[in-house]
Amino acid sequence: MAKSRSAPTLDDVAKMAGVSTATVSRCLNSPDRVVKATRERVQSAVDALGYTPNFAARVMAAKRSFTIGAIIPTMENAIFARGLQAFQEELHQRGYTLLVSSSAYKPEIEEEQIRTLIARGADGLLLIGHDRDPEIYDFLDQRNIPALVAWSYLPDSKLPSVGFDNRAAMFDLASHIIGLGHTRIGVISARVDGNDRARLRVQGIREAVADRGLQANNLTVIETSYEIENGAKAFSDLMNAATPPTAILCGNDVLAVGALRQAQKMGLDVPSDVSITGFDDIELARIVSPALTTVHVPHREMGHKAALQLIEMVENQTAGTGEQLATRIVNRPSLGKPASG
Amino acid sequence: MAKSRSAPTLDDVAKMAGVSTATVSRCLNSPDRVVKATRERVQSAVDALGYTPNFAARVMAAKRSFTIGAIIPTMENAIFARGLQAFQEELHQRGYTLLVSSSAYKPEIEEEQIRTLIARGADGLLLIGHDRDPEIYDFLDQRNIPALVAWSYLPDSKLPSVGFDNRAAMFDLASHIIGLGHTRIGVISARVDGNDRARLRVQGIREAVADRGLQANNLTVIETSYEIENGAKAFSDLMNAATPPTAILCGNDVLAVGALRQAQKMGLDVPSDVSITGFDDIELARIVSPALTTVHVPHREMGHKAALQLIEMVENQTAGTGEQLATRIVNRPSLGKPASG
DNA sequence: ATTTTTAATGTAAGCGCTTACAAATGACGT
DNA sequence: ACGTCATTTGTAAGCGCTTACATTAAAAAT
Repeated sequence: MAKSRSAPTLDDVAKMAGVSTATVSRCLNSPDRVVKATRERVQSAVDALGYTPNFAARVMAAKRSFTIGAIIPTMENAIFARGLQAFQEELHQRGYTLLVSSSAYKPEIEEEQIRTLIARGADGLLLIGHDRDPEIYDFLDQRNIPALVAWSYLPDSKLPSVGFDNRAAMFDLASHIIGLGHTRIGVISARVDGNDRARLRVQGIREAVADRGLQANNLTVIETSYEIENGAKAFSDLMNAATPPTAILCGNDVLAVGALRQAQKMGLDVPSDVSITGFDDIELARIVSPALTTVHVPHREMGHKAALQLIEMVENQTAGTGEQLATRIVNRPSLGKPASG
Repeated sequence: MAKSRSAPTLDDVAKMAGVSTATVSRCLNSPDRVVKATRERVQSAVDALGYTPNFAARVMAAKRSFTIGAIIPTMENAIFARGLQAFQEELHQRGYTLLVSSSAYKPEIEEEQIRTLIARGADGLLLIGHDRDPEIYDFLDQRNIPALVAWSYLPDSKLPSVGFDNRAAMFDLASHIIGLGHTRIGVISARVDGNDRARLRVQGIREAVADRGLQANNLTVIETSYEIENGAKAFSDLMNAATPPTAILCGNDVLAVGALRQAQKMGLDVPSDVSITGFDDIELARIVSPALTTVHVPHREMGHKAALQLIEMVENQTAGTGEQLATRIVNRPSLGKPASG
C-alpha cells in the first residue's frame, strides 16, 4: 500500500514561497490584494506542492462553505433528476458544490437531512414543496439559513419558491378535458399527504369540475404511490366500476404510463375507449404510444433559476422573491373526445 | 428578518451541563466511556439547546468526515440515478453522507471534481468506469484516498471495481443475435473515447462477429452521443446504406429507443424488417412497443454493493476486492430472426 | 528632503471540535 | 490502614485556515 503523504498545507506553501500564510490565503481568495510578483511566487509553490485548500478548515475560519444542500424525494424520478442536474450545473458555474440527500418522501427523514446538511455548513438549502412541520421553518429561521422551495410556486408561503402553480395547471387541463365533452372523470393521484404538489393538482381538478357544473359524484379519485404498477392497478379499479370514467387524469406521467399499459392489457383503446393524461412531460410521455397528453413543466429552467435565486439569497442576505414559471398543456393522442355522446 | 442566533457550540452544552467539553464530546462519540448520570445531564443540555455538532470542526479535529463523494457522468440518465439512489441509501444507513458531482462526460471536469471532493474531506470516492488520466490514480494513491469504480468490472485495474463485464455481456448478446441468423450487423454506440464501458461493449460485438466467422465488413459501427434523437439519426443512416443491417445493436436503451422510433417513422416493422436491441434494461425498455430485447444490469444491487465495499475500504483501510455482478439477456419482441434467408 | 497617504505583507487570535495525557475518584486486595 | 489498578473526568494542544490589526515599504504630496 502506498505511503500516505498527508496533504500539503497553507503553511507548506507559505514556507516554500517565503511569505506568510496570510499572503498565501490572500493570493487564493482575493488575488488583487497581492502584488503580481508575490502572487506568481505563491502560485508556483502551490503548483509544485499540488496544494489544495482544506475545505473544513476554510469553512470553519470563513464561516462560509460554498455548499448548497438539496433534499429531494428521490433521485429515481426523472423530474427531480433533471431539475437537480440543471441546479447543480448552475451551482458549479458559480463555484458552489451540491450536497444531495433524498428523503424517500418521508417527512421525518427530510427533517433529519435538513439538520445534517446545516451541520455540514450548507450556506443554503433547496427543498421540494411547501408541506412540512412548522418547526422546521422556525429552525431555519433561527439559524438564519436561506432556503428556497422548488417544484411548487405559492405566493405567500413561509419560504420563497421557484416553480409553477400546480393547482392552476391541473385546473386548465381538467377544464380542457371537460370542454371536450367528458363527464365522468377518474383521477389517479400520488399520495397527497405531506405533498402539496399532489394535493393542489387534485384540488385543481375538483375546482374545474365544480366550475364546469359537473356533479362531484362524477369524479373518482384514487391515491397511490409513485410506481408504474400502481398506475396500472388504479386504472383497472377505475375501469371496473359500474360506470367507468371516460377520461382519466393522472397526477404524473409515470402513473399515466402505468394506466396506459393497463388499458392495452385490458384491450381498451386509448383514446377512443378512454382518454388518459399525465403531468410533467418527461421523455416517457413522448415515447409511449399513444403519446401522452400532459402538462409540460420546465424542469431545467426551474433548477437553473432556483440556483440563481438561492445564490442571490446566500450572497446578499436577501429574502428571495420567488418566481412563478409557466406550464403548458401538451396535446398528444392519448386524449380525445369521449365515445358516442 | 429573524435575528440570527448563532448555533450553540460544544462549549455551551458543557457549561450548561457543568462538565468539560471533552466529556460532552465523549457523550456524543463514545457514550460508553461516560457514566450514565453524566450522559443524561449532557443529553438534556443538548436537547435544551438544540445543539448540533459543527461538521467542519469535527472533520478538522477528527480527520474523518463520514462523507463519500461520487462523480457520475450525469444524473439525467436513469441508469446512474438508480444506482446512485441505492448507493446513497446504503450510505445513509451506515451514517455517511453523499457528495455528488456530475462531470458531463468530460474528463477534465471529472478531475477537477475529484480534487474538490477530496479537499472537502471525502473519506472515499465512487467513480464511474476505468478510463482516466493515470495522474489521477497517482494523486489518489498519494493522498491515500480509497476509491472504487462502478459500472464496469475489470479484474486487474488500478482501482477495485464493482460492476459487470461489459465486453462479455455484449459478446453474449451479439452471439445470440448472430445465432438467430443475422449476418449484417449495425451498431449504435455511445462515444467510446474515455469510456471503457462503451468501448468494451463494441469490442464484445466485434469479438462475437469474428468468433462466429462473419466478415468484418458485415459490421457497421456508428458512434454518437447520448440522446434519443441521435439514436434515431444513426438508425436512419444505417438503414439507408446499400445493404442495410438486419439487426442493430445499441450501446444503451436510450439509443435503442431512438432507433425504434425512427423505424416506426420510416415505416419499418420491428423485428420483421429489422431487429433492434438495447443495453441496461431501464424502465423505458419494457414500455416501448415492441418492448426491447436488452441486457439487464442490476443497478440497484451495484449501488448497494459499491457502498458496502467502499465503506469497508474506508473503515478498515483495506484495498477492496471488487465484485463482478452478473448481467442477463432479457428477450423481448424487438429481436427476431432475420427476414427471408 | 520630509511628511502624509496608500498599498503590501506579516502577526496572531480564533473558528468548534477531538484526543493524548494528567488528575481525581473509587474499588479492591493485602 | 495502605497501595494498586481501573474508571471517569478534566486540561489543553492542536487540526488548517481566515482576517482584524499591526507593521513595513512604496508612492504621492508638500
